[in-house]
Amino acid sequence: MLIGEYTHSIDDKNRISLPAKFRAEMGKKIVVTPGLDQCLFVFTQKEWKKIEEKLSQSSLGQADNRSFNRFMFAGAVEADIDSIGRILIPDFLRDRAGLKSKVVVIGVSSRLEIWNEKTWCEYKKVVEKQADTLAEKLGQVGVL
Amino acid sequence: MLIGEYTHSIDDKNRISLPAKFRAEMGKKIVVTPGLDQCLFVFTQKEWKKIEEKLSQSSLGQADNRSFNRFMFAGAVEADIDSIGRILIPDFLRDRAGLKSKVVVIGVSSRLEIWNEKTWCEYKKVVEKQADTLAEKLGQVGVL
DNA sequence: TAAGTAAGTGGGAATAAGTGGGAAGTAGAA
DNA sequence: TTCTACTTCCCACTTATTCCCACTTACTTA
Repeated sequence: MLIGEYTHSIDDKNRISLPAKFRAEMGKKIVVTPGLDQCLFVFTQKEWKKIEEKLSQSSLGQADNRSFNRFMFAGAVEADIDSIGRILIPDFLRDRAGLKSKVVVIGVSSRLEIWNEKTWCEYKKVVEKQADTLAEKLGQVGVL
Repeated sequence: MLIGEYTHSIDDKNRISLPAKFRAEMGKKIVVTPGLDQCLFVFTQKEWKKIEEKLSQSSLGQADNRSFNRFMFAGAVEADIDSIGRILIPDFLRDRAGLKSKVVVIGVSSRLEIWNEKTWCEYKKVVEKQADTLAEKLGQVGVL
């Protein structure tokens, strides 16, 4: 289970250190795709296969399915993790998520997400302000 | 059943002693997440697994599910309890709950909560003033 | 009340993680 | 074929984290 939030840097060569806590679970090869809400998704090979299956099952008839499939498949990149735990982000994905200098890597259950630090902070602020919604959802999950 | 209120300190290295009374019940590993009202929740691994399951059932499609999952998963951290009963709070969680020097650890049934001492005192004052309302609610629940 | 024990706090040393830079190898173009 | 540009791999430095030990305070028991 991938959880937690880590601030790292992306260097001149587009390298990002995967937080040490995530490395064991991610394995040696991963798949990076454009994500929803201005971030990148990072999947293990295993998880990606599941998604691939689901996507290919969705009917081609509907235009929005087609475009979503193109969005996920065309943007997906397989990346190696180097000997000291870094991954290389291609230019087009870096630009898509607007990554600059400081990035945040978060664990979200079965996937990682990579955010520009500023974008993440703003996103988080908005979510945290919705205390009513949060309380309601926490109730649904059985916490309160 | 976790009950009681203990004032401890958070040191320069973000360590908090878990009150001795709670240690047996919490086990060796715990999960800390952001809570409501400027506090942190602390769950046993068992409790967290329940939450995890419910969270991972929701689909990626809806934006509010995504944001709630990000809030919970990215905000959560698995922490070990060290050899003398302390836990380590990551910076981003310490800041979220505004923890400074003196913190209060309280038992709330199946979870713990960690508060900044001042915030807790003020919260308590407000709640105590609403004692009448509380009494009414307790009556509804069948306590009084 | 005094002594022994358990709990809480603080600090230091060893280890690991993150970042940056350089060298070697590869591919492409002139 | 040779030079250049780019990529990949490797090494080294710095910073952060973790583990361990010691001191003090509070509590318990004789």
